[in-house]
Amino acid sequence: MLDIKYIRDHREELKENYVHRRATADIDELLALDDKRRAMIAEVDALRSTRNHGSKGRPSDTEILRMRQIGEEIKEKEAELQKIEEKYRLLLSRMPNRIHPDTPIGNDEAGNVVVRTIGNPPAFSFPPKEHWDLGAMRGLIDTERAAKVSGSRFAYLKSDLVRLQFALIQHVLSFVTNEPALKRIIKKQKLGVSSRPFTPVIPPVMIRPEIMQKMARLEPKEERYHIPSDDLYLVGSAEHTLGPIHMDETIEEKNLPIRYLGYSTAFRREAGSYGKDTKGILRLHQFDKLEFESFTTAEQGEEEQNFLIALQEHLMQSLGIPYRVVRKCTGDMGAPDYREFDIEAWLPGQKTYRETHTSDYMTDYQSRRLNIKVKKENGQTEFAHMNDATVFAIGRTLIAIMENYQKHDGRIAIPKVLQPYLGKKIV
RNA sequence: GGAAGGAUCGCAUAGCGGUCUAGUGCGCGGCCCUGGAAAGGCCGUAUGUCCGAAAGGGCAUCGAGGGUUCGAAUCCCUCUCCUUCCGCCA
Repeated sequence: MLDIKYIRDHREELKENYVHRRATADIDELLALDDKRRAMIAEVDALRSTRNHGSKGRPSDTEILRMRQIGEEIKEKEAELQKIEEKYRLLLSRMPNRIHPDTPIGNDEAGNVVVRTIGNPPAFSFPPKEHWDLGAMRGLIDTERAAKVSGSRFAYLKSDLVRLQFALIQHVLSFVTNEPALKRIIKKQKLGVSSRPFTPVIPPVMIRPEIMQKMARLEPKEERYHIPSDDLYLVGSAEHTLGPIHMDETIEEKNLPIRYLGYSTAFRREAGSYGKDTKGILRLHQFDKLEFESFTTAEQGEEEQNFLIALQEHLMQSLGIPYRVVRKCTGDMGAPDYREFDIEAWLPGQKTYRETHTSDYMTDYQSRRLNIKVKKENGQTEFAHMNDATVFAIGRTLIAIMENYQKHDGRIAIPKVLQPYLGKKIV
């Protein structure tokens, strides 16, 4: 949610933003409603003030009669105000975040800009296979049986692929909790951020609708799994329950940044992608994911995102997977995002880059609704700035490893950093 | 799943329809006292919102939402969370 004062003061700038974002939000309507709302608040408050004074002590019978009338009037005005308030809140909550000035302008995916490409696609002396062929050949992925049991877009991951998943998790855990290693990255990239390590968290995978709403992640609802008997949603990412972890709290500035590494299963209905990526495990209803979530001051928010991206890239490089970093354009960004980058990994089987990571800097857009505040050293309070970024979408990372490290016979070499966890060089 | 109790200002507590503009203690900040400190004394110590250039003022908030009343922390209803006991259970 945006600050209404910001909207009042930046009306034209936001209008332009929303055109670029292809958002339908109507700022004029919102501000007209805001004027009406404020006038009504003044009226109601004045009436309440009269009643508060009139009802002091033991009023006379005539006073009581008069106060009763004022009470009626208050009730009417309150009802009217409530209607305005509801519409106002709905419109306000639909206003997308403002956009970082450097954001490329574009209508859709085609407007995204490749910032850098790292690593060279490996050369093969044979036609590289797609992961589903490799997975079937080596008994690592079974989507056929999963379809019988659970339907399409589910999979059994098996044997060494499972061990590879856990190796990957161990690799990440030991890295992001290792302060000297983080320090080296910060130094190398010349970043102005704290080296405080991440706290690993296994968060709940079910969430209340109102919290999901506050995270601005409930929509599109068709994308979410809902459990009607308990009115809970299954999370689509650890972000959904990590973001609200400090809801209604005020954090001392000296305790920032707060950094979490979340590990959870993510659930997605994939309602809008019928027929897309139906083979293999690229697009499943259920997959496991490691996720960064961090809370900072306003001043530190953008640099924190740079840090998270540096970590994403470091981890990709540690696996030796070729990738490119993409700056999302205005028309392709999520509504809560101020600045968004994706990482796309090279998949030799598909001979293309596919999205494996995203990094969202949301400024105070989420924290305003979640009511997460920072008490600054100078005593002032402000809303925390929040960053969220993929560490590894594990399924897609497994795909990238399988396809990039495949041998002519379908065996798969193991990236060096993972070998100690697996106890093997090839599977 | 059943039964009972609870949720008040950072923490602990008081509060049983008007004197609550929520008291007290602790904590925190300032000042006095002191050579300095402790103790003691005095003062201050929430958030949101609206009006205002500011000073300041209005309104709201005692877990959340609704209701009764001229008037609600206090009475009624619903919900959430916590505690204890019983049952079930990885």
